[in-house]
Amino acid sequence: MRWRSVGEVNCSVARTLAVIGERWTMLILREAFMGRRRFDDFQRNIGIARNILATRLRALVKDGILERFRADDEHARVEYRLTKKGMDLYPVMVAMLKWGDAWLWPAGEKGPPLQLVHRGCGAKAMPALVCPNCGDPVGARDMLAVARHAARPARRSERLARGKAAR
Amino acid sequence: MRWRSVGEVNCSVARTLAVIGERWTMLILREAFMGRRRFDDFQRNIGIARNILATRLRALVKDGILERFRADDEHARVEYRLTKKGMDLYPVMVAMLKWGDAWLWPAGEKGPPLQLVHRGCGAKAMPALVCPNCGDPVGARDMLAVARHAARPARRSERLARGKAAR
DNA sequence: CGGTATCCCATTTGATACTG
DNA sequence: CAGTATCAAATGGGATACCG
Repeated sequence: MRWRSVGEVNCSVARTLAVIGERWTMLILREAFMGRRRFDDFQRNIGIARNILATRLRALVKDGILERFRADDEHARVEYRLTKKGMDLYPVMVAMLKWGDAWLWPAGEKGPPLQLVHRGCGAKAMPALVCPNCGDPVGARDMLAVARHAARPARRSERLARGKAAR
Repeated sequence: MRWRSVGEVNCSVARTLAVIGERWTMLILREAFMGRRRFDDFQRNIGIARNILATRLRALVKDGILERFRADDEHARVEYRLTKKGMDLYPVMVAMLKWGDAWLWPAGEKGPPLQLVHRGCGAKAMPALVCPNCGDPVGARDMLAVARHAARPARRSERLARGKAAR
């Protein structure tokens, strides 16, 4: 498979990567979530080259993640704002932030610079991933992925038989 | 900033991207979370070129996300298994999966092929992001990011004054 | 301020073939 | 099975300058 066709694959992770998987994209979104809306702010805070930023912003607008507004009342200001679709990427951001906080700050260093606060209850804490039904926290081993369209999952013996037949 | 230095930046999102931000990496991890452990399985399921896969696997091992085992009892089998650090990337995966499910399947198409089931309670549902303190679901607008090392958050009036002083 | 236009260089990719 | 080796081609990046 070429990378170009990764967006047409039958998998939501692959499709998502086709949209936000490019190097700088999540950093642009980080800025957007931090409230930044302007071209030059993005450019300075990220340190990305201007032409590349322009390309990425165009792509994000095309993909419906950012919306471009021109506030033509004054100096031809342009703003990029997160759409609902863009806002919905927040869990991806937070998950990355949390993992980085947990694993990428060697003991010698000062520690992650950002602290999240829940506006609702005031708690200073990272959001957690839980089962929406029982509320228990979930990790990799707590969830099972099954094929949605399969009548029922195949048993090991059947899979083996199928493998033999294929040869 | 060159992309090469993105891992040394003072931001967990940037550092995380330096580790897992490469095109194919999350697809390799998708396979790993699905239980795949072998070179050729990765290669076939993802459709990645063999030399690239080899490079990525080496990087993931170096970064402590996968561990390489050689089961030398038989045919020199090699296995790549997720470490704890790797398992901890599950929320990133799920967040991408969930977003892709929600936004990247046009009405005409059949729908996402995967269904998650919580082993603990049997619920067929995607995990949700909640505040660990009050349990409420959180989205982008529910959380506030503050500087951890600041004495206290600056007020709007102070920020404005600072801005003026800088000019 | 919010971009384009250029131009060049570095990196990544991918196909294919080969090996122990 | 689990890679390496090779090499050509594509893409992406970055610096810089320019424009309305």
